Parts: sequence; C-alpha cells; structure tokens
Amino acid sequence: MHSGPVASRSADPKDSRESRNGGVPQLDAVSLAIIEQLQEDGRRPYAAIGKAVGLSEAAVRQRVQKLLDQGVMQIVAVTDPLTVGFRRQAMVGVNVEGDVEAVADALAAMSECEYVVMTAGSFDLMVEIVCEDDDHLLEVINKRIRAVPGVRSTESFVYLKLKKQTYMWGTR
Amino acid sequence: MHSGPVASRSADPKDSRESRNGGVPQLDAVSLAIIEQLQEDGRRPYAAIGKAVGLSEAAVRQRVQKLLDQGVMQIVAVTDPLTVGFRRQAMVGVNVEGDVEAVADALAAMSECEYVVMTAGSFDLMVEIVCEDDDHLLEVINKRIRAVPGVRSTESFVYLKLKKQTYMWGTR
DNA sequence: CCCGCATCTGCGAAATCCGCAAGCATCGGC
DNA sequence: GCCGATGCTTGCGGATTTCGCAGATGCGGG
Repeated sequence: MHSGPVASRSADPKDSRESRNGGVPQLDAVSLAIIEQLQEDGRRPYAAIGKAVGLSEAAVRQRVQKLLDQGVMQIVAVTDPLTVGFRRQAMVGVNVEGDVEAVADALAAMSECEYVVMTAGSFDLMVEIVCEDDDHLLEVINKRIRAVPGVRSTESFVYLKLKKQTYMWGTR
Repeated sequence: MHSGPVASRSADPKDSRESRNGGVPQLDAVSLAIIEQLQEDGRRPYAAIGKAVGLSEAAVRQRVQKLLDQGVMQIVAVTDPLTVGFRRQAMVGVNVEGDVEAVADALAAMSECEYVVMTAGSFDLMVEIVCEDDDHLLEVINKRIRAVPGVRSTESFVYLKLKKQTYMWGTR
C-alpha cells in the first residue's frame, strides 16, 4: 500500500552514492522530464508525455511504472486537510537525545504524522501532524510523540492557514 | 497553470463559513470518499472510483473536475527533491511585524517556496524552500526572504533526510 | 405549479491503457 | 570478439477508459 518512506530501502548497497540515497540510482534527464510532466498533471496520458520528452508511449509507461515501484515518485491527490474535515494541523520541532534516525522511524510509524524530516538547526526533526480536533492534537503531541524514547523536547506550531502548496519545482 | 494558493479565491463570499475558507463549500461524504480513492492512487479510473463510492462514472468525473477547478484538490506526482537533483532544502521559520498575510503572499510568490503556512507559536510563518545548491539556498534565505518588507527575523532548518511523506490521511 | 439550477445517468465514439513480441542498439564482463 | 543484460522502438489488438452530450431526476424559489 506504500505508506512508508518516500524511497524504499534496498538490500544491496553497491557504491557509496546509492547506499546514501536509498538504493535509487541517479535519475537521467529523461526521467526528470517525465516527472516534470506529471508534476503539472498527474493524469497526463503516456502518449502526451512521450511526445513532450521524446520517447515512445510504451517507454514512458515502463519508466513511470519503475519510478512508482522504486518509490522515487508517487502520483496522488493532495489537498489542504483543513478544508477536508481535519480541523487541527501542526508542525512540531523535536529535539532528540541518542539515535535521531530511530526516533524518526518511530514517529514515521504514526499515522497522524504525514511528514517527517531530519534537519540541521535548533531542531533535530520536524514533523507535520494532521488531527481531527484539539483533543486529538493534544493527545498526539503530549502523549504519543513525547512518549517516544529519545525525545527530549518538542515545540509546536499550530497551522492557522495554508497559503501555498505546490510540487512544480521542475517547471521553472 | 495553478501554481498559487491551494484554494482559489471566490468573488462572492456568501456566508461567514464560506468566506473564511476561500469560497469552498464544505465537502459532502461522497466527495470525501472520492478524494480518499485518489489519495491512494491518483490515476485510478473513474469507473473504479464510482464503484467504490456508489456513483456513476460520469458523476465521478464531474465531481473530480470540479474539485480540481475549485482548487480543493490537485493530482500530481510528488518526489523527494533531494533525490531528484535539488541538493538543498530547508524549512524556514519567519517572524513578521505588521500584516502577516501580506508577507505570506509575498513569499508564496517566490518559485523556490514550495510550501507556505501561517502558524501560531514562536514563528508567524513557516516556509519550505527547495534550492539547487548552497549558493542558491543562501541567496534565497539571506537576500530574498529577508528583503521582504515586514520580515523581522528568520530561523532555518536545513533538511538532512526526508523520512516520510504521505497524503493518505483519509485512509485510517 | 412551473421554472431554473445542479446533479446524476446512459450511451456511443474516440482515445487511452496494457500486455506482448520481435528487432535493434548499447554497455560491460569475460 | 562474443555474450548477456538492459532499455528503446515499433506494431499490434483487445480491454478499458475517457469524453461529450442528451435525457432524467431532484430541489428550492417565485
């Protein structure tokens, strides 16, 4: 069902480059161009993509399937949760003692955490959470996240209004 | 091309509820169910969705089109920018003096800003930025963002590793 | 009651998706 | 040089999907 990390882990780290980015070989210009097309419209037909990037329809189909299988890319509907029934959303900065990645994995396992990223700066981790209401939010932050072993402290930023959300870095 | 806010502005704010969420009437259970289907797979056929939510293929198609037109939902490919050539990514917390929303709009207009949200807490704004390299990152943070009138201070969190990125809040 | 508006359904035509096979070029190992 | 692996192309046909449109259906206002 693909709910885990963005890039699936590989069992055979061949060289240092691949072992550091989850076993995904670097993408060539054509795959990049395909991704750009699908960032503009996730439902664009393969033939149209092929015309745009200079590949046959079948080749595009094969590449897209591989990108999806590898977990490099996902094609999904995205919305503003606040307009779709979820009333509380927040970014939580986390400070960790011990193994940061282990804590990150533990947080990523929680269904309320949509987004988990390891950072440099005054937080070790930043986590975006989506909740039904205030009670739910309170429980997730104060009971679940702070209960994870290694979490030293947290700071919360409750969302008031989402102003922009795009995925079109390719098209500029 | 839809690169702006998530929800497009309406010109006729009828009641207070709609005027506060960008003119989008609340979604009914069927549209919710459709969105859930497309969160699992953005390319799922309309007929399959219709079977799942109890609607005809054409009705699903009309509702999806409306959701897209209204800006409630977008169907796109999402990736980890760090695996696709962009080498520096960061979350920036911003403190503002004066009109927060005006600053948010100014930041949202920058192509490097993928994500702009107004927050409660020790930051007024949180902004995610995607850059080509360190020079680019430095320029965006220290030259462009801090040059926006009303920006009092910023704090940056450079991404080290993206651990989770999902859009399946509906399916739990 | 009637009309306008919004939504859903049914249905054909066109386009797309998908699996498959054969041929070909490239690349790296041996 | 030979060979296997990989990836692209072309072509194909059938199943599926998309798309536009015409015709119900439902609902509230006048």
